[in-house]
Amino acid sequence: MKNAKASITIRDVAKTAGVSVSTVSRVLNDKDDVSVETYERVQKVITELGYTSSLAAKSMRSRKTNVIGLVVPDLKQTFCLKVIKGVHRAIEQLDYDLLVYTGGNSLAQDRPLREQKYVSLLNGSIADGTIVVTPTVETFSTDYPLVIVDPHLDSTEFPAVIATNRIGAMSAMEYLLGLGHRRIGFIGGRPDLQSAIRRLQAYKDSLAQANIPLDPDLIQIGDFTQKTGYRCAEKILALPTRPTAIFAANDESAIGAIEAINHAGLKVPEDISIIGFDNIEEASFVNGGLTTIDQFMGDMGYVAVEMLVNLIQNKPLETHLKRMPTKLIVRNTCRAIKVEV
Amino acid sequence: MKNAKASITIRDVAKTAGVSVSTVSRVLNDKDDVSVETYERVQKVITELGYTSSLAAKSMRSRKTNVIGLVVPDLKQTFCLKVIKGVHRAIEQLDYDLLVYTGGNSLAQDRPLREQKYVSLLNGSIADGTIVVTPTVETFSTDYPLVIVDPHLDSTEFPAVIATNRIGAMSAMEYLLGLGHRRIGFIGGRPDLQSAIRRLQAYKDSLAQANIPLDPDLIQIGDFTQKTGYRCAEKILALPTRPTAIFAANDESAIGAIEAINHAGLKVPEDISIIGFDNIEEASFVNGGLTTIDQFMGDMGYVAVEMLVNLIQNKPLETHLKRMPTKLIVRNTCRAIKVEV
DNA sequence: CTGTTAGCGCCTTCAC
DNA sequence: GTGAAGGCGCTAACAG
Repeated sequence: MKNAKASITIRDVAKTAGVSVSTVSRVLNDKDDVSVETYERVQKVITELGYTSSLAAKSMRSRKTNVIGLVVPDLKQTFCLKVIKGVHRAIEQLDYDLLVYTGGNSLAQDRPLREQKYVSLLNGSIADGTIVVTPTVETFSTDYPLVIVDPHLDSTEFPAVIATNRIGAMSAMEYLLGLGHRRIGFIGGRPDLQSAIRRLQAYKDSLAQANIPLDPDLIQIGDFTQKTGYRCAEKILALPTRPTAIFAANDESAIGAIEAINHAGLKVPEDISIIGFDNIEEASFVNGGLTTIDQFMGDMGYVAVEMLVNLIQNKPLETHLKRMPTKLIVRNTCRAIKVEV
Repeated sequence: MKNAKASITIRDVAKTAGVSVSTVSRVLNDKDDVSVETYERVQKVITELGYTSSLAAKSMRSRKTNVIGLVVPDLKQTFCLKVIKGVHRAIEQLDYDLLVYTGGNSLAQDRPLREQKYVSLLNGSIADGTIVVTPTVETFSTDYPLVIVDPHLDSTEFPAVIATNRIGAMSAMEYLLGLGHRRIGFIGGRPDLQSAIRRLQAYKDSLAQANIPLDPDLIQIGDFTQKTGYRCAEKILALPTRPTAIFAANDESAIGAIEAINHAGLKVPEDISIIGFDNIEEASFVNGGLTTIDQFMGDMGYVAVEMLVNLIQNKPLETHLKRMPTKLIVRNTCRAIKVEV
């Protein structure tokens, strides 16, 4: 633009070191054939000038940046944050760098476009590979490594990491059923994600297994946020015969539901039991501890990186779809009810 | 590497559309002088081929990427998260894109290096400007716009956003003093940050104003984390005469302190009053609600973006150092004590 | 309106 | 061991 002094380039380094550009490039990339003497002189100039090579230029030339891209829908959702942390942990250990793109309002109309845009922006250009978390689109057009965490319902094209949603949800229902609950509400999440669908299906199947007829009114679908959790719970509470328990497909919905229940003058777990899914941090605070299913979100991020790095290095993948374990965490939002015959 | 088909470039588009590369570039950048006919033909080819321009190449050539960089130390600290959210909100409205770099273990030895590395990596190369949150270094070598949120103690070179830490901390102390507390402990934060230093100074000054002699043993310095909050509180509790209140320089330390207090068999606020700083989300849950000072972290991020964009657009800055308001939030972790004469 | 010509900053042959 | 030349994908003059 107008920045006269601009940033200093490889050429400035070359000039002040009295060598050619290519020599500087060599020391930059730790090539073998540079005399120790020259090497040190150049290094000295580099630090003196505070030179850093331009990521843009480098990645353009050498198809290898050592950075991994991460596209997340939102920074508000704890799920994403936890995944990011896991990704981060892996990145550090594997000595890659991480660039996160977060695509604005997760509910925005143009979200699919932005997702695609950012994948193409990062992938192959500035990043060697990209991880996408809970995408709204089924597929991406990219020729570079891509791994999806909690994939879209119809997504099979790319390797993905997903929790054992079905098993986890079954164990939640089992727990509730074991406590004597028979009329159980369900608050679902984004119906475009495999995770949400599988949890819902598990809810239905558990009921069927227990010979409890399905009441469609008991199923309310939100979008995994606290707000819709609240709304869904309101609807469920307004039913002629209230359920004795609610299974929320994630903790944020569960927290919203608890709010709604309290707001209605009821108490958890005295009047209604609540179980969530995710085991986010807040879960241990809310209402004396939210009973939930841990899905080890951090590990999902970690594993996603492992897979991606394998892809980048052209190594074979163990599995195309990696399933992560889940575990019931019993706290204080569920209680047994006496079963009436 | 080996990707034979590689990604498709502007030249592929040009070739299949039967025009020159520059024409494609023109439609890409919505230049005026392209015939509607050509424009549409090229657009068609672009979508057909699924072409996306390489960020790397573009940014290299045109010193303008429309992306803003954000360098945060950590994703574990709520402070950072809140700032990010604010940044995000601003970014959306201003129609920029956001690339976040998060520098691994915030306690790592090489953190200063990584900070600098990422600033140079992003700034001027792939980002038009960068925001750095709670840096460990005083300065950065960059010729492009940079704004700091909660700057390092000695940092004055770059524009910055900071809370009215002194005023906020004074009001916390005022509140405690007003409740009759005379022996007040202090848990400090990272001594390299202006925010931490100012809160500590306010603690000392308040005491002086109230004619209460300073007891150095009552001051313990941590690093703004829950863990050190716990440790610092332990030390304070082990004192011969225990304080009746503790002012923790941020909420995470305060939460750690509460844990330590509970662990020691004492209760908050019955035995000891606690006040924090930040008003993070968890604050409203912990111990029935943590009394704290809100520093509107989200707004700090928002304002930082505004400043940065002004810088990018070469507009004058209102102030070099923007001070954000703070506000006392009274909840349930402080109580009045009877003053003995 | 559109093609041609120069590079941006860097890396990579290929000579010397 | 080191320099010169060429080109990555793209944009910005300059011609026509």
